[in-house]
Amino acid sequence: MSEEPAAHPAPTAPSAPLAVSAPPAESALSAPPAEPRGRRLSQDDRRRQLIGIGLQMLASRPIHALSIDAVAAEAGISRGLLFHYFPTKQHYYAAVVRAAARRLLNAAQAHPHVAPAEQVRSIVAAYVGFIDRHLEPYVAFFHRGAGADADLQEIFDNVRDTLTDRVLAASKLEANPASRMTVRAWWALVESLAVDQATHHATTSEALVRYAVDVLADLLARVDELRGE
Amino acid sequence: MSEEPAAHPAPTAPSAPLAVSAPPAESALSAPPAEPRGRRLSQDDRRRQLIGIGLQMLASRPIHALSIDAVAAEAGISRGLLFHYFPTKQHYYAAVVRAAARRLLNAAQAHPHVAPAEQVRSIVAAYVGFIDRHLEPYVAFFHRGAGADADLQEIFDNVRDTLTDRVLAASKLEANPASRMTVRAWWALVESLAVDQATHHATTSEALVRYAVDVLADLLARVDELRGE
DNA sequence: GGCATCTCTTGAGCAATGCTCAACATACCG
DNA sequence: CGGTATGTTGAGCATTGCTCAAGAGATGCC
Repeated sequence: MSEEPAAHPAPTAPSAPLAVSAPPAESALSAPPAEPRGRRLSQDDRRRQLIGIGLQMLASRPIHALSIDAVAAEAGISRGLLFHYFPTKQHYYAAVVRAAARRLLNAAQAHPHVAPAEQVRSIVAAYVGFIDRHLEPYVAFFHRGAGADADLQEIFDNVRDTLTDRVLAASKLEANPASRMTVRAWWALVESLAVDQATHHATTSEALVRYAVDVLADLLARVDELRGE
Repeated sequence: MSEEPAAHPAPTAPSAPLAVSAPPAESALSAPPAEPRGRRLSQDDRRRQLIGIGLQMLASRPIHALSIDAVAAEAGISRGLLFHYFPTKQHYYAAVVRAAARRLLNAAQAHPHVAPAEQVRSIVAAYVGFIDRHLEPYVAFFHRGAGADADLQEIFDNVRDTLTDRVLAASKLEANPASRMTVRAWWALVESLAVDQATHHATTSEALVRYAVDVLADLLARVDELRGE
């Protein structure tokens, strides 16, 4: 959880101060700017650059279709250097997915100073909006990306758990196993709805968010039924 | 959808007629018997054998951790032969996942001659039971397995769509976009619950199934809220 | 039986690629 | 200006996905 492309591009590029050129500064799953192949970056900047390239190149293709060579070429560095920063291709991929996860979690934050119901609604709205705006990379990183090892699984679990915690906290519910299980499952439902919506636009985002929130209430109203009996 | 390990082992093995030796014949995601490295099998039998090996070896490790060499060695054949049956490692993997999907769909069938509510209940119970009995391979093939290309995506979509169709048919509902979207999302919820349950055993299967069925009713009762408005 | 043919099977070999490592170069510091 | 730290390179190794021409076992026909 220590590496991630920051909002600013590498400091060695004096002409690219804070925002990207073409698209207006949008904190997305897609990508930071391309680096003029300057050399001798600091550890942090190099990591950021490489992870940024990963976010970019892996948004549209699965990990097995991306070679270390391609990343190195895009970054203007040698293959070897990539292994200096990431001991393994899997580690590199995990770092990229971790960055994507952080962006997602960053987008779906709670507003601490509003009523509980409104907090949940805003989290869901942000989450749904994020998927709507970044469908392809979202699917690439969080569905298709599952392919690998325990590291990845841990990242996904962490995202789900964090979102679940936020909803539980926002709705002032006690966090017992049954309610956690319920909210986690509800997030799976919301995700499915959001991906469907982003794909087919069968309804409005507002209707979908309201539906999701109401459904959560239904689910929690039945939570005793789930527990033992 | 044409290749799949059948119930019977390869015919060239005269001492293994129909059921596996150690575990009683259980239609699972796990594995058919190991083949004595006889030679010269028929196309169908060889495919079945190879897919069976895949079901076995991929139940516990991701695809990138399994080499064609390992499969060939396990089957007692040369690397080259595997590419005679599957033009690509991805094709091989897709065939294995397809076999796993078929087993899952086979397990979660509707009983056509009972009341609608009971039909839905039995489908869900079978699905939940399947995950409970085969958690590791289920996760390996249907979560972790997502990693690859469009072929895989198509298989998963097909599973979801088929399950959705069955539930819609069993509950005598009209299949409009909103109801399909709802039922698909509900399946995502059920899957999450089932995986959680298989992992932590926080409640009983019966309670979980009843909960799932009741929740579906809640969801469908709200479906107008989802549509336009 | 002998020959032809079909199909399953092999194994050498190529190219791509993940990964290692010793050497190099550039920045910083005294 | 020399020394040290560290970012960087590129040759090279082993693995592995994949190709291909040739071999071997079965089957059919005379």
